[in-house]
Amino acid sequence: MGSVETLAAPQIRRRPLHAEVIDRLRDLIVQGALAPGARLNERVLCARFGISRTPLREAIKLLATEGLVELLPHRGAIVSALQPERLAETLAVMGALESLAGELACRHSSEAQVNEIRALHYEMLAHHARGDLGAYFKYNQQIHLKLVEAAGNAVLLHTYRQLNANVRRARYMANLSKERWDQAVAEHEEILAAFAARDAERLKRLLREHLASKLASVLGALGARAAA
Amino acid sequence: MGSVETLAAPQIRRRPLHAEVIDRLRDLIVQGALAPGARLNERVLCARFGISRTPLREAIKLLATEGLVELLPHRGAIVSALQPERLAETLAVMGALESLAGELACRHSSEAQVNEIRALHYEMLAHHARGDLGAYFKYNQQIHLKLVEAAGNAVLLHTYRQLNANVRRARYMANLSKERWDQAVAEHEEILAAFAARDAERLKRLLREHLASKLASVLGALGARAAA
DNA sequence: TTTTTGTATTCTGCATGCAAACTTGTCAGG
DNA sequence: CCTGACAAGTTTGCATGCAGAATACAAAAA
Repeated sequence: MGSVETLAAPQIRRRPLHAEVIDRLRDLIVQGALAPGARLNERVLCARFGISRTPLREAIKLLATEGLVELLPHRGAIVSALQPERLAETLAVMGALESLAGELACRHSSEAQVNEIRALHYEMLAHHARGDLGAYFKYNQQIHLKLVEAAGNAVLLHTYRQLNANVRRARYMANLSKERWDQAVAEHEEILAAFAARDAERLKRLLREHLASKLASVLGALGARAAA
Repeated sequence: MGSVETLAAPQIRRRPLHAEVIDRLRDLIVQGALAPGARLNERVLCARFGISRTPLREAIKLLATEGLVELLPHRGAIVSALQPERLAETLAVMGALESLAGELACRHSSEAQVNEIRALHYEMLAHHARGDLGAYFKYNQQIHLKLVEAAGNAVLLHTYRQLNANVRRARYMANLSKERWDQAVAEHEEILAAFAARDAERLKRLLREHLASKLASVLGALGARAAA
C-alpha cells in the first residue's frame, strides 16, 4: 500500500535557475526597466531575484552574447547602448535571415502553419483596430517568429531569436505614427498573401521592404528620443 | 630620459579567465579531442585547466549557446552530436549570411581589404600545392572570415563566427577528395575575382554554390565516418 | 579654486563548501 | 536469467568566502 500517494511532484525542477534569471533580466532590459547604460549591480540584482551571485553572473554573461549587456572587466556589466548603427546592422542581418526563412517556409511549411499565422494576423488586426500598440507588437512579433519557425530550420530560428532581443528593445520605445502603423499593417497583409500563395520571390521582397520600413521607423523613434 | 623605459605591462590581465577557457574548450571540441557525446566532467576539466569550477561552468554555458555542447540538467554537459541535419541547417543560415556579406563587401570594402584577401588566397594556394590540408583549411577559414569582415557589419561578423564553430568541427574530420579540393580552390578563385570586380550578384551566386558544395563535402565525410 | 594624492569602501573574479539529484552496483524476488 | 529496488558514491547546482581591482571621497598642495 502507500500506493495512495498523490504522485506528488515527480518533476523536481527541470529548469536551472540561471535560465530563469536570463529571462527575467532580458525582460527588464527589453522593457526598459533597466535603461541603456545602467549598471548591473550584482548585489542589487541578487536581492531582487532572491538568488545568489553565481547563477546571476552566468545569466549576465549569456546576455552579453546576445548583445544586451556589455561586460567591463573588473567593473561589472552595463546595459548596452542602443546605437542606431548597431541596430541597423542587426536589422540587416535579420533581413537576410527572414529572407531565407521566407523562401524555406514557402517550400516546407504546412497548411496548418499558414493558417496559424493567418489567425495571429487577424488577432493583430483586432489590436490595431483598438489602437492597442502593446498587444499589436506582441502579435506582430509572434507572426514573424512563426514565419521563421515555419522554415523548419532550428538553427535559423535560434539565430533569429538571439538577434531579435535587441530589436524588441528599440521597438519597445518606438511610438509608431498612425501612418507608419497603418503602413506596417498593410505590409503584413501583403506578406500573408504572398506566404499563403507560396510565392517565395515576392515574399522575400516584401519581407525586405517591411524590414527596411521597420528600420526607418525604429531609427526615427530613436532619433526623436535622442533629441529629447 | 627615463623615457627609455619599456612601458612594462600596464595591462594587468584584461582577459577574464572564463574567456580563456572558452577558447581552449572550443579548440578541444573543434579538433575532436573531445569527441561528440563525450561528457564534460567538471572536475577533470578543472584539473586540466588548473582553474576552479566557477569559470569553467560559465564557459560551458557559453559554449552551449554556440551549440557546441548540450546541457543536461543535473547531469552535466556533453559535446553535442554532429547531426547532418543540423549541419545542413547551419550551412543554410551561413549561406544567407555570406550572401549578405558579399553584397555589403562589394559596396563597402576598401581596396586594401580586397588585397588582404588576395594575399590570403595565394597563401592558401601554396598550401594546396603542397597538399597541406590543415594549413589550407586555416587560410580558407581566414578568407571567409575576412570577407564577412569586409562587409563592415559587426553583428553579421559575430553571428557568422558563432555559427562557424560547429562547421569547423565537421570540417576538421572531413578528408577532401582530390577532386573536391581542386574544385573548392577553383571556386575560391572565382569568388576572389568576383569580389575584386565588385560584382555583387555574381559573388553572391558563387558563395551560395561554394557553400552548397561544402555542404555536400561535409555531409559526405560525415556519412563515410558514420558508415565506418 | 583646481588638481593631486592617499585612503576607505565597494565590487568583481575566482575558489570552495554543502545539499540535492543522478548514477552505478549489488541483491532479493520472480 | 531477468526485473526491480535499495544503498553507496559521484556529480551537479547554488551559496558563500576571500583577495584583488576599481571607484569614491576627502584632505592637502599648487
